[in-house]
Amino acid sequence: MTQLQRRKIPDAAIARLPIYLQILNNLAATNVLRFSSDELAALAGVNAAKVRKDLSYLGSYGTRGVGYEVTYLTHQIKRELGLMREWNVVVVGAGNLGCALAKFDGFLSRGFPVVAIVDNDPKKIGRTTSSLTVGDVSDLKNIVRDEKISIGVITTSSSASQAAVDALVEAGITSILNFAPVVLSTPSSVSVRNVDLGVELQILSYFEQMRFETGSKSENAPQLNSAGAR
Amino acid sequence: MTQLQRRKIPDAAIARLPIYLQILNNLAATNVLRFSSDELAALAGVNAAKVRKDLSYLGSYGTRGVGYEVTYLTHQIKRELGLMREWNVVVVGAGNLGCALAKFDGFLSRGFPVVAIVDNDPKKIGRTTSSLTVGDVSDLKNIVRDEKISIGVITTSSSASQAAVDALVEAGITSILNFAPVVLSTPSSVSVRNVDLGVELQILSYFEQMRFETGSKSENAPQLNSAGAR
DNA sequence: TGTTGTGAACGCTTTCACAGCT
DNA sequence: AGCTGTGAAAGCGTTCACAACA
Repeated sequence: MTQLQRRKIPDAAIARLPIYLQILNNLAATNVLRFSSDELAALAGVNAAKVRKDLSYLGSYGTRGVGYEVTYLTHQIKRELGLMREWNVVVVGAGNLGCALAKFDGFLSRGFPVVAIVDNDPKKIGRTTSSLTVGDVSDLKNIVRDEKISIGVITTSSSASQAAVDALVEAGITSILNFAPVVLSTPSSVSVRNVDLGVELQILSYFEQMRFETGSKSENAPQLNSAGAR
Repeated sequence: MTQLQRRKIPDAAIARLPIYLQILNNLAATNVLRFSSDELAALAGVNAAKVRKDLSYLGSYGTRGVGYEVTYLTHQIKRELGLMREWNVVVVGAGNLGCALAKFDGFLSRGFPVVAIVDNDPKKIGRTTSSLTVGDVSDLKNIVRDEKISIGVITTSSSASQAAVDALVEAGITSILNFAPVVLSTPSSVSVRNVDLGVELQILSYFEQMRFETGSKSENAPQLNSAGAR
């Protein structure tokens, strides 16, 4: 049985679309109307051919000899990424990181309002952190339904993270952003994205060490193409 | 002139080493002494051949017919990543995220103590947040020297981030972890790693949308191989 | 003329499959 | 017998280079 297959855009290209989008927002803010693949490439720090190929996956929205229109292309990228609507977010884990993210402007401004924060610690439940009251994780199912939440962000300790995932899955959440440094087990129907802040530093450490070993004379620092692995 | 070239490990493999390391730590905590590539592959959610190839870049540290030793391999990965020592960290930007990261256990526990936090806002300078007093960003050069800091973490607003980078570079920092959603310009001798939390959600949004469009019947969620681009 | 869109070449990464050790 | 280490093959992603077109 053939799956209704959406036009398939390569993963690597999908991962760059948000970056282009951000640059287009900046261009729009400075009243730029059009841009060429060369210009966007320079701003994004990539090759112009890559930009053209990435944008071509969206459709043929450029004009030969002229370039691309900022507003039109912004619209197309947002459509592709599913950003034509807002997605409500719940933060699980009301520690320092969780509270910081609940207030984090970068979520709301990109269309991801944090509408709830929960914890399992009775001492934290009921506290208020910037207009949100910490809820009980055992109410998650109701909260997700009532607040129409689509995405869960896990900021618990490592040891509590598996329980947090289970609660989110049980509540019907299918997209999870995980900050706990653990490989979580989930049904394959759930999308998980891990952001391990410790790992980010460890990768920097690798290059910092290389700088020591090679005598740090080199003008070009080695650079990892910003890939976390699965 | 030929550069003193270190044994080159592919970027993709480097990005996976921290994940293996974390799993090895878990194994050690449960008193496991040995493991096979199959076992590690299952825990990391990757192919066994990939595990063997990745580990082979470190040297031939396994035993045919037996497997790998947890402690020995842990040592080798740490050596390769430059984790045999601690790297002191300074956080630039004493907002919610900056303060949360300054307290964040996941940094210290992996050998990255946050030894200083600075800001440019007079209202924040002098405040204390978990044993650290917020310093003045204009003192950065002295702080970096006195505290022997190797890595800078930027948690300022987007608009202040370029100034933060400049201050770090001026202070002699060559490794930067940036949380501001901006493409920063730095000398090529500096390693920068961007973590854009908004982008992480935008990529999840893409898959959440696909689930809607395809009728969400599919048992297997699409999954991006956790690559940020750059 | 200037810039897009894209086959084709290239290079990096993953996977296969099995020889080589223990 | 079992598992590692690794050439070789396959698969992806990037870059080149140029035809197509405004």
